[in-house]
Amino acid sequence: MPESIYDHNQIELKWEERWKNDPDLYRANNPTAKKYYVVEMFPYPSGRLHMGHVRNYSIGDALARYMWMRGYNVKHPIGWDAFGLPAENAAIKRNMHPRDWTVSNIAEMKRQMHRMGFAYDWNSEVATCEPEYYKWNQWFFLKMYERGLAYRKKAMVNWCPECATVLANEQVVDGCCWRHETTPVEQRALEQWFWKITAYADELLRDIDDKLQSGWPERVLSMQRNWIGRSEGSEVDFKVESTGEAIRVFTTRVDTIYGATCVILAPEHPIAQKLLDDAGRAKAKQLIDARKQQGPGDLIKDGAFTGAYAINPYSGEKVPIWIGNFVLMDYGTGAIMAVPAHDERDFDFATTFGLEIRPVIRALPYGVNVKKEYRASSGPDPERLIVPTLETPSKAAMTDDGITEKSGEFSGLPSEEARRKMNQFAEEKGFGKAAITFRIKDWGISRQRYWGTPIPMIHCQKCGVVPVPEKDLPVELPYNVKFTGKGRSPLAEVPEFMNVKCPTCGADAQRESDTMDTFVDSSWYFYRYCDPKNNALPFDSAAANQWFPIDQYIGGVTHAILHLIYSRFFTKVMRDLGMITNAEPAANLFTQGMVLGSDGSAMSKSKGNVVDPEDMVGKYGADTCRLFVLFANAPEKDMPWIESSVGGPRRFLERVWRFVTRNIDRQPETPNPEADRKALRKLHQTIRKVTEDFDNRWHFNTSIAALMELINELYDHEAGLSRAALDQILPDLALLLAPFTPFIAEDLWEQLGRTGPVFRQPWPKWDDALAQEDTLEIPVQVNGKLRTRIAVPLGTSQADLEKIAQADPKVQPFIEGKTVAKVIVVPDKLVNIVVK
RNA sequence: GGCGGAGUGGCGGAAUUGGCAGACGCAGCAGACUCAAAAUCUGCCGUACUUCACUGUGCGUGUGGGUUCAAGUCCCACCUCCGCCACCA
Repeated sequence: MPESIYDHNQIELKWEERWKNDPDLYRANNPTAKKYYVVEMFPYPSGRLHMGHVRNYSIGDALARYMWMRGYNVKHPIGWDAFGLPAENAAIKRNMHPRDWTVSNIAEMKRQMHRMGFAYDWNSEVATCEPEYYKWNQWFFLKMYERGLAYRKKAMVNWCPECATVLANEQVVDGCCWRHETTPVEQRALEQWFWKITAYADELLRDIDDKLQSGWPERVLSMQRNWIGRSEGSEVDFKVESTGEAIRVFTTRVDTIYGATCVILAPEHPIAQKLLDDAGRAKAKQLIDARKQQGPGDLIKDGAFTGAYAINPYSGEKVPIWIGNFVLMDYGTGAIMAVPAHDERDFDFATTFGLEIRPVIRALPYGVNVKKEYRASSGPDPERLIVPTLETPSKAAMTDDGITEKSGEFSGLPSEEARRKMNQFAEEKGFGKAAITFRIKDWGISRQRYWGTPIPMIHCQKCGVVPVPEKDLPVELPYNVKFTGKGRSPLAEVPEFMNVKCPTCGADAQRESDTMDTFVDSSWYFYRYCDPKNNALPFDSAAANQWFPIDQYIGGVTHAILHLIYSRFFTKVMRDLGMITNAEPAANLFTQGMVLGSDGSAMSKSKGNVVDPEDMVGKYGADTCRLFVLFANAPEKDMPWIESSVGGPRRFLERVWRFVTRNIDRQPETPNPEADRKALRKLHQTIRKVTEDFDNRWHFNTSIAALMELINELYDHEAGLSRAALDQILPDLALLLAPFTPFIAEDLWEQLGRTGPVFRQPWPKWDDALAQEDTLEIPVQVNGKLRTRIAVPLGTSQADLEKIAQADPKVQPFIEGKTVAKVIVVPDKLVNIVVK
């Protein structure tokens, strides 16, 4: 009888067809043991799955299926964030309306998700481009506006001359447009809407350490800390000598203020503009323009003396006021004090312009019994040892903390203590205080594009900016829009949309023509999953509180400082609106690694190194494809794409298929208890291994390796297996494969005469007694070097192990004529004989 | 420059709590089957030396030190790569 062939196409298409007709297949229904899994899904701009998506979803899918089998009620929904600039650009390119393009895009994505056998709850599906969804973006906008968290101001925005359009900050890569990598982005001033994420900066930072620490990867937390960029320091007023006007500077090193030899203002600084003469203002303009063109990396220090002086409030000393191109107007106060002896940048500036370099901090040598951060050097290397000194630095600034000197009444203090005392002093005298500065800026959400949520605001000649009344939501996007791709908001060209009556006075007025950043949509989509059809509210609070926070969020690290900060911000706003009780969206975050192309960089269309999952599925099958992306390495690591390795997982599935199908009805002629015992032992060891991997660390590559070992062992003992053993092994094999390869697992399950979706079956249990090896190979070392292995029964006593090991003929030559000083015995693990 | 992560065979990687380094797979080599090939099955597969003996010894997890009976794993210093931030005061 010929062996049955593993024909993936036949199997997978059969099950795809059956699953497609069951919208409730993956619906959660047990309200007690619940888990909420969300796999981040951003399918634009290509409208097709790529290998990154496949890997991402294979991970989430394996976890959800395992949790189902463990009896949990898993909510595992899906959303479509097909909005935004990429959708609009793709649609323009295809000469389609974005909305039509997106509808076909989503349909295609769904088809591919089905084809890959991914499980999700269709009943919770959300598409952010639908008015039913984006209505609530507008609702949130109004709530933000009411609470003073939304405001409008003129600001500099990024402009790509090639695209002729505005770009979001996140779409600027190394100063260039993300779509035109050699075209530098220009700055233009435009009226923009902002959301006040800075109001939550402190809490966003605090909760990183409080609430997220254990459940989020350190990599992401560190990026968010960087991004928020909290700086503790001081604000100090230097008064302009001639006018008495205060120049407020921000510094983290107020302990060095007696070494300040000038004050430097950003060229844009209003006080600088007042102090400068015409020539000086021209110079300032030149500095500003030069900075716009040059990348910040290669900026050469430049500046000019204003001709005015300011008074150091601590020392009473008179110092010159300069402008400098390296001082930024939009960080801190736009003004600094320069301490060339103790700051690299100030040192450069001072050497360029011949300013005084005056040391006021004595460095501490390594080895002094002070906190590490006070030391001048952290290593024992004598070359690097900095001798305590107050010499004027000639090559570089001494930027470490130390002991203050020549600092009036604050001399002789460790830097930290000096900062504390000096802050206190400034506050008492009223010329300064301790201050905290954040790097994070308010979130500019205006986009001059068509394909986004219209901002629900109306501009009235008489009343100014007026919000659209809540009852008039949603403000829908008009359909009859002409696309020029020229960067003016297309909405502004549609009179039916733009012309409206003022809700306050009834006069003719104009709608806001900007739309919202699409990161608004993705900031809260996972809340809508709980209640996707709600017409009265974004979602029902009770439903959200039942599921939130998300037990497990799975996504790429690329969104660490964008989506993952925005959604944390949104969660806090919603909590303050009384909509939810959780302060953080997700208790646990898992960031899967990227799939890397042959050149080692991330797979992307522009690099031409993409692999189409459709091709892979056609050639090897969806199961093989999924197994391959999970088997390559641990899922949090980047996966190098080496297609020649696909054969391994494919061969493995063929071996599984052959083993199960040819043993379904086989009546063994020569059953052998020894074969049964060995096979069952391996089975139970494998169940244990796979279960522990799922429970503890999600290293699916080692789980799959264990399954491969199992099938290898089963082949070795196949002839001797009894019917009873086979009846235990075959179904368990199907169950163990179910999280990774749902099609083949489901089909084998059916062939074994069982019914019901395989992922609804209980996960197999292992028996420690059956998994236990009866003899152990214990390594014997002499002085830590492996000399032999001895076979002993499990649980052999320490004394016996010691005796057997020393008597071993392979060990003898190494201990002969020497004194055995000590014998280390780790029962059931190892023996180490120490000789002299 | 600051912060975070990583460095193990020809390749992807394993070693979960300090306890046999290289599981599992790819590629490669040899053999069986075959007219032949594919597929399948079996064996070998870090490195140097050694042996008639599939025997044995040494070396080996980026580098240099250290702790320990024992280190890929812990400590100190350094090198390299990746990511994020960056004239952020």
